[in-house]
Amino acid sequence: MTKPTVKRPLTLRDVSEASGVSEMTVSRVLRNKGDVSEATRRKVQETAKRMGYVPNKIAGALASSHVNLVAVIIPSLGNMVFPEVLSGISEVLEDTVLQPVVGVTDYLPEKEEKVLFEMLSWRPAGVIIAGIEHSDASRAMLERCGVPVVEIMDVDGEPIDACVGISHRRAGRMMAEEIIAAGYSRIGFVGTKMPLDHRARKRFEGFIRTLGRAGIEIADREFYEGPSALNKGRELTQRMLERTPDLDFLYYSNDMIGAGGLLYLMEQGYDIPGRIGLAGFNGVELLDGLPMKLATMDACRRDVGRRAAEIVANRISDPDAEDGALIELTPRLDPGDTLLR
Amino acid sequence: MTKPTVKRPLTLRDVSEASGVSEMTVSRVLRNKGDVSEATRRKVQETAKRMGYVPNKIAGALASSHVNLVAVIIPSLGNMVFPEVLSGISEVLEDTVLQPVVGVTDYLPEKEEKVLFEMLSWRPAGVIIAGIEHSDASRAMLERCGVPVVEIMDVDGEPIDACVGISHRRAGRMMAEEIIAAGYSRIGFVGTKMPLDHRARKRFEGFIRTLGRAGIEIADREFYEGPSALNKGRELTQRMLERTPDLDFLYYSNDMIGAGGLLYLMEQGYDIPGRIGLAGFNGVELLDGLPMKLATMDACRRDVGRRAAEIVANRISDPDAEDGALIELTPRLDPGDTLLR
DNA sequence: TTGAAAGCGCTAACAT
DNA sequence: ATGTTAGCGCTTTCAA
Repeated sequence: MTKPTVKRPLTLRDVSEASGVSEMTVSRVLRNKGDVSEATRRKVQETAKRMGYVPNKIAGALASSHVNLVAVIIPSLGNMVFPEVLSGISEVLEDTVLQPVVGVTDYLPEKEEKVLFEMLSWRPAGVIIAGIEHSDASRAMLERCGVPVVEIMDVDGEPIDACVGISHRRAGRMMAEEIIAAGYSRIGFVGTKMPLDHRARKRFEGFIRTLGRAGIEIADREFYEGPSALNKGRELTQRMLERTPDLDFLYYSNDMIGAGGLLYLMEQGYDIPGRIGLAGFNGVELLDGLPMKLATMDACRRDVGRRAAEIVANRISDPDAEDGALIELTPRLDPGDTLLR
Repeated sequence: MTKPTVKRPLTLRDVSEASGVSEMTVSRVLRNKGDVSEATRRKVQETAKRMGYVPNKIAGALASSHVNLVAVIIPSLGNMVFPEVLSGISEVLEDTVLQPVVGVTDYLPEKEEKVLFEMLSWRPAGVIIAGIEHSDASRAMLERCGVPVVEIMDVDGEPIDACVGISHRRAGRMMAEEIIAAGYSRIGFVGTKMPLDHRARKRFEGFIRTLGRAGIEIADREFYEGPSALNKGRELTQRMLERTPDLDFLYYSNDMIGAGGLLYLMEQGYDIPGRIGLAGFNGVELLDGLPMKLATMDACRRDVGRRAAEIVANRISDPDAEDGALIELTPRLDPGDTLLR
């Protein structure tokens, strides 16, 4: 082996010496900045490539105080919805110099605080963060971080800066209206434990409030913790119907448990949507292909990601545009096959 | 509003001046390094907190040439399997000072190269990368980056450094053996287009080779691109059975399309696993709860993540341990309800 | 226990 | 078109 053991990573100086060009010019070539003669450019590029030089962005960022990273903070990756938001963000950022860096909070405010602190300490050029409720410390960090902040996926509250999402209260209300209009009246709810998930809570609130206005009270409810798997939907549905057999509608806080419930009820021979109607939330496309299409509501996830990334990108390229955008998207209700029309 | 507009982020010097303690001592307090009197420590901590100081890790990293980041490079986040690997990694790293930073390649070698280059330019303390096949440029970067590299999820090949995963060839073989032992003989395969996904390809290779040794040739096959949704599984299954009606087994390259096929075949009234057997791959727990449990094989995803993170963490804390670990985990075959025994 | 000086590897701002 | 100088905000090292 002639390959020299690389103890120390290569520096610009190494490339400079190897190519006989000043550090500054090497730097210019590697960043396509400033005027460099074609000959020099080629020589430097060839040398850098041959040596396997990887620039040190830490030094670059410190010197220029420019970082091309956008901090993206979300509660979870196991949920299917967040990866979709991320795709939206990536799609847009791919046409820019910016790069997303993801942090995960597990729905825990303390972890959000920690993750935020860590990410901000790398001085990102912007922040996209899920949700609009944050601890005081988190809010304070976001307010003073000095870069664009976009809160996403929820607009019910006081945004710090820009905000893109849907109103989950409204989503709950819309679903309730549809269910009432369809003539259901003994309605049950299955969802995640609320304190952890503000958006699910708001949907629930909008939902029961609208039912209440129509003189209907939730007939039963069931909350769970942990992952939203098909089995969980089955179990909870079974438990609820054993306890409250006359339910004629079940509203699930997401499509996965809704799908579990659907499969269970079909097996039990329930007439859907006649004897009992069902609805979920999120519009998860991967689940298209169930025996019946579950009624659901699209949370505009990819769109939310795209719009948020656009705001960040625009603000970064034009810092004067302190617009403080608030974009409320409108969820689309899809009655599928499990909600009478 | 008395809140001063923060144009410039706070520096150590600001905290130093505000607290009347030298920069150096402030630095010591904030990193819990070196001896600082209790009084000074408290004063500094209080000041820093009150001012909302967020340390600049860019400067810190440049000065110390220590970065607590571990680059984690995976093909996709939409696949369910990779988030699980990430959980395994996070679990382990949470007990250390290290933090994972995720990059996504979309199964494209060119993008892997780009992502790897970007990440290495931040000088991470370690790299965890999915797969064992990389472009020459990527291999070169990994070889000379000077930090621990763990390739994960596949052991069939030549690892650069450490490696944790299963043998997908063996997984394909095991499934074939099980299917043959169960007496199936007209076997079809449904999977992603191979050039993109080496692990699926290897499972396929191990599968057909083992069938071949038993004198069985694949009766039909169907390849697809794009996301693995239930609907895709339905379509491909239907197409294949219309073309080759006498198939008595279908091997799917993942559980999601397998589930779609299962639902379709149940609807069509097929006797499963008598008339036709089915198997998927991955052991996706979220799908437990289907009308029948799909036969599958667990890829030890969480475990792979944990082991990889452990290797990286150990190597970083003890750089002498140049062990070059190669850990082959054994996938567990779960016959579920869709494979005769 | 604390502080002062030097420099991490790069780039902005000026030369030339 | 190319080179020189002076930092970026921290930490290391050494001195007090």
